[in-house]
Amino acid sequence: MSQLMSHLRVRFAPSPTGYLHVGGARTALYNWLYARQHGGVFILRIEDTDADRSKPELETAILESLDWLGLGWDEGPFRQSERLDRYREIAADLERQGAAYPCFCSPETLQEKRARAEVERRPSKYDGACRGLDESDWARLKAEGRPYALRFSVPDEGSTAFEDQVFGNVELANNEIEDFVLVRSDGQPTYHLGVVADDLDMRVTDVIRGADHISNTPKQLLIYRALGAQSPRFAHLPLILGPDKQRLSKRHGATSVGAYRESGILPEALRNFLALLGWAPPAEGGEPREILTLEEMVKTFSLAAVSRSNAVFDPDKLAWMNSEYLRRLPPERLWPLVEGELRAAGVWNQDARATASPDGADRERFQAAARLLQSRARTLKDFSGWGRAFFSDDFSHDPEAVKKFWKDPAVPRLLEDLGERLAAVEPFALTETERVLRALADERSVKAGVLINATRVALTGQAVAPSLFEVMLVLGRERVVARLRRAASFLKREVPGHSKPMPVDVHEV
RNA sequence: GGCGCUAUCGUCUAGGGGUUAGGACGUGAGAUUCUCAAUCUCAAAACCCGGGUUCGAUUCCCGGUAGCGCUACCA
Repeated sequence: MSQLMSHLRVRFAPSPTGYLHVGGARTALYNWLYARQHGGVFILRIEDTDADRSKPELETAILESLDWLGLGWDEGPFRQSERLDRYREIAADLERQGAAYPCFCSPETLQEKRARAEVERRPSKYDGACRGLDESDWARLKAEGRPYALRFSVPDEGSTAFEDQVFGNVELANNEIEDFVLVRSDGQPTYHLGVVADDLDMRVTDVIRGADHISNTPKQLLIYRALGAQSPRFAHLPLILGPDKQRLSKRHGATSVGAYRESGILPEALRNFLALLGWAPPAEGGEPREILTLEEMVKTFSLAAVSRSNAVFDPDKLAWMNSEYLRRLPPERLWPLVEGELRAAGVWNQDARATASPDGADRERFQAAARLLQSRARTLKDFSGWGRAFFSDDFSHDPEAVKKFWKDPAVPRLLEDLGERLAAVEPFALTETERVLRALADERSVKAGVLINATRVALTGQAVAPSLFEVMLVLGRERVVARLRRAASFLKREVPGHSKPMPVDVHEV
């Protein structure tokens, strides 16, 4: 049994005509899970037979995205562009045995016929003009040097069926299939020839790919049959749709894995989210669980449990899942990620050598700040966004926050006095700072909340931040006092009556 | 147009001939509080329509409708 299972071979075969999008990523993930589950081999193949649209840098980007997602491959990457001779060999075989024939129709002619069929509301299937020619015509036209494509000769009768691991039995009448092209007139193989040849040569046992290929499968089956070869098993995956239920595309915003990476999504979160798009783990008694480790996915994944209907990509749920993963991140993983984000966003100098990572007390403060923000961050971006003031003195004050929490005329004086008292409090710790603040509020007969909120704005520039005394601890006495003083002096000078709080950047004062 | 596939809350899904049709995201309300997030409690929210089979269909079958896919010398 396990002997047999270890022969399982799957592949992911992206085309380097675009970045790795979330649909492709999910296909790769399912292939990967299936391979791991069965102790099989995961092959990576680059389908670059469309020379015009394929770009080497896109191939690199795809590899990077897979790597980032943690979906390593066991063999490859193989490139179809490096196997052209092999495809021609197989094509020649097919032609020799009469399963394929040369077609001399010009693209223009074909286009016209198709257009006419459309107008007359007939199926626009290739009419088989060149199939009707006889051997001598083919030879003569070839000798004349007329360019030709090689077409597969699809049987007129019967039907082609297969048992899809996800969709079940799928059947298509052969007369619905046109004589499709195997080799273009420039000698390049088409997708159909390429996949079959590769899956055969690479001894692929299970083809797991997008459902957009389901209608193509009979064509490929016909090629296998003509070659006298056994076809692999097929499993088609429902498509991923945008919120408008249209196939996900650029106009839906971010669709590439790279874009999510850049927007601060964790690979494990995207992976988990994608796994659940079209698949749910078995209920196994208790409450269904959604946060799954890779091991759990490998253990419980099954093609039979994959949904047959398309799924809408919900960015909100991805964001939620990301926050779950962010929260669970162990500190040693969190810190470098945050550091990377701060550099990428320019909060810290981009050049790592120019500004070395903070050390000593600063290092500790950085680590504490990152952990403090960890539980309320939704993406890595939040650390450089609303969390900016925790990592840099160069931050601005949110006008809304200022308006809301600095409007009380007592604020400037309160902030100033608080600054002075905090400068002297010993030790500078949670209970002591809180005691000092509450005592001050008491003396001046203001609610502690008023002072707390005003102070939060002074220290972080935001109306929304973690618990104030935690914030103080993380920033350290020096910064806290400095920021309070600056805020107080700014307020007293610039907005005496507080009639119109201005958006301010305290550092420019 | 032809052919194929699909159809459970707004979204992802579980379930399955008899269930109060379950969970998650999101949404609303409340609790907590120092703002927000988190957390906790509660709430609203679904079996596309029509036939059949059956004692009984959301579940099985057929039809319709809708959506998606394919219909290229793209993949």
